[in-house]
Order: sequence, then structure tokens, then C-alpha cells
Amino acid sequence: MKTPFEKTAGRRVSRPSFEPLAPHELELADFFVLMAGILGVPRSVAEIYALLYISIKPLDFDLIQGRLGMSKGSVSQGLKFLRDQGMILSVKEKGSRRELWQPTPSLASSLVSLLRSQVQPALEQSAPALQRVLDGVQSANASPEVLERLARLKRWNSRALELFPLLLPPPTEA
Amino acid sequence: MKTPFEKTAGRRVSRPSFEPLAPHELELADFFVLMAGILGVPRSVAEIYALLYISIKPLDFDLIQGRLGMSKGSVSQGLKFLRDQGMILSVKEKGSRRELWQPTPSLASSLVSLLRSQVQPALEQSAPALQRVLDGVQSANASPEVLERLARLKRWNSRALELFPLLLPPPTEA
DNA sequence: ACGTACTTTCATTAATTTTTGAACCTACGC
DNA sequence: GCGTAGGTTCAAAAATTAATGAAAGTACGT
Repeated sequence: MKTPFEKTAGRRVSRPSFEPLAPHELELADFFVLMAGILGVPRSVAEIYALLYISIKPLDFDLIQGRLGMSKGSVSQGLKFLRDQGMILSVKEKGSRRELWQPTPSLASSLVSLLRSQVQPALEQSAPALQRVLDGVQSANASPEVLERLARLKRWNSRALELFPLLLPPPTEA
Repeated sequence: MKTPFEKTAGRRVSRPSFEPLAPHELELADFFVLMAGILGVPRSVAEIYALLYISIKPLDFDLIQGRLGMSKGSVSQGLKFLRDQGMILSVKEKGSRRELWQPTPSLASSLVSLLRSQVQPALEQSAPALQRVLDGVQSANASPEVLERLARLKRWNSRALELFPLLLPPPTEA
């Protein structure tokens, strides 16, 4: 561990016959990669989102793969992730079976739901665990100091759990 | 990427001649490891913190190493990290050069500062980058749609940047 | 119904992050 | 002042996570 929370650079390169990313596109990609890093989202996902975000029209699979110079697998996985998080959606031109991807209107609500998808399960599984810890401590030693610490922790945990649903009604739009 | 944000289990084991962790201690460690994972903090650090958190009295280096069954290097690094984040502090018994570690009173403010230390630098370096992206887009194509998206992004960025200092006055206690 | 354009899956490989431990400091008690 | 308890460093190993690409679906247009 140097400081935690670092990511290294390493630049991908567009496949021949696809337009390489313009400087401002690279810069936006870097921005999203940086932010994604904080949330623990891999760079390939952030790059895909950045490309869609800065594009005038919806983009298809091959173009994404070509311009970003990444593998089919990564594009597929990345699109799946973004789709599952509700961060992108697809339209289809009629007469083609190809899907065209674009960002959903509200990045804000996407981010909240992404955050929730990380934190919520942790909080839920923690609530009973913390209760067990409290029980364990009580029967073991019982320094009032430690007991108070743990009780406080548990209160936070439940408070956070209550708070989340208020932030954004789970499956719907906001 | 399966879902992102998973960590696998793998349990450490106390060195012989040190008390192995009791069930409730393990459970608290798991809780902290889980939470730390979200913030990108390694498990060893979380385990050390958990142990200090549930202990009645301050603990020394050897005891931490022994009970957690981890290497000297990890203990040293972990304590350094926690110390730098202001999450623990040490006292010394007189007549001994040994340091005894305990959590600082406010976990809350520690967490905020930890969060800040991740997010703040990213936001700062992003502000000018986003401006350059905007400039780039304007000279390149100029779909009003995309322009609006990016402008919004930039507004958020500055708003977040303004907001942070309010959350906790940078270097002091709260 | 069929063929294939398009996408997904997943075992393997590559990249990154974390842990280890032996060598190296460094300052305190004597 | 010196020896060593107490701690740090850091290169190398282990563990974890991300990316690749060939093989395997799937469903759409004909």
C-alpha cells in the first residue's frame, strides 16, 4: 500500500480504421475513470460511459470496441454493467438488429443507485452482525467504554439504513 | 468483473501464544473489513482498527501482530495509515519505549476525513480538465445536447468542491 | 424455418494491489 | 556512548481483480 486509492495510467489505442479519441475525449475519459476509481468501478466501464456521454448520437457495439480498442468481452461486460445500473439505455434502428447505446438522462440518479448498490447490502448484512457483537461483548468482558462505542456504531448503522430509501425510491426514476 | 465490489474471505490465524480472536471479535473485524472495502481500504488495515476498537485498553505492536497473525510490515503500514488518517493515537507507558495504540474518540470525523482524502484531490484536478473538455467540444462539433451535459457536469463538480470544506474544517478536530 | 449478425460467456492471461519478511534504521534506557 | 528493543522500508511473492478472445448462444430479417 503506497497511499491507497491510486490507479495507474496505461493508455488504450483505437483499432485501425476507427477514429482515435480526440484530446478532449481522452480528457473526459480520464475524468470518468478517476471518479469511477473512487467507487471501485473498473476503467473499461468508465471509458465506455465517457464515450457515450460525449457522443452526439447513440453508438453501436463495434464502434465502441473499435474506438476504445478494447476486447469484445470487455465491451459486453461493460455495457451489461452500465445497463444493469440504469446508466445507459439502447435504441434500435428499425431493420437492424444492432443496439445503439446512449446515456440515460439523469447521471445523478444513476450515481445514487450505484452508490446504493454498494453500500446498502453491506449495511443490511451488518445490522444483525453488530447485534451479535454487542451480545458477545456483554457476556465476555463489558467495559462500559467499549460497549458505548459499539452501541453508537449500531445506531449509525440503523440510521444509515433508514436514510437510504429516502434518498431515492429504489427501482423507479427520480 | 462478476459484480464489482466483492472481496473474498480467507481467514488469518493468530500466532501461537497469542489469544485467537473470539467470535464476536471476528464478527466486528468482518464488519470493518466490509466497510473498508467500499472505501478501498485493505483488509489488514480494517482488521487492526477493529481490534483496537473492541479493546478495553490500548494495544502494543506485538500484540496486534500476534493476535491478528499478520506480518510486521503489515502492522507497521497499517498503523501508519490509521495514524496518518487520524483514526488512532498512541500513548506510552513511562519507562518503556513501546507505543500503545487506541482509536481516536470520533470515528465519524475520521471517516469524513478519509472520504475527503479520496474525493477532494480528484475533484480539484477535474475542474480544469472539464473546462478543457468543454472548450474542445465547442470547437469540434457542438451538439447543444452534449454541451449541456458537460456544462451540467462541470457545475456539479464545482458545487461539490465548494461543499466539501463545509463538511469538516480541513485539518482540525470536530 | 434458416442462416448469420450480433452478443454473451467464461477459462485463461495480464495487470494491479496487498502482504511478507529480512535488512536496516534510530533513539532510549542503561 | 553503546547495545538493543521497537519500529520502518522495500523488493519480492502471493492474492485479487480486470481484460482478452475463442467458442457458444440467440433472435432477427429474410
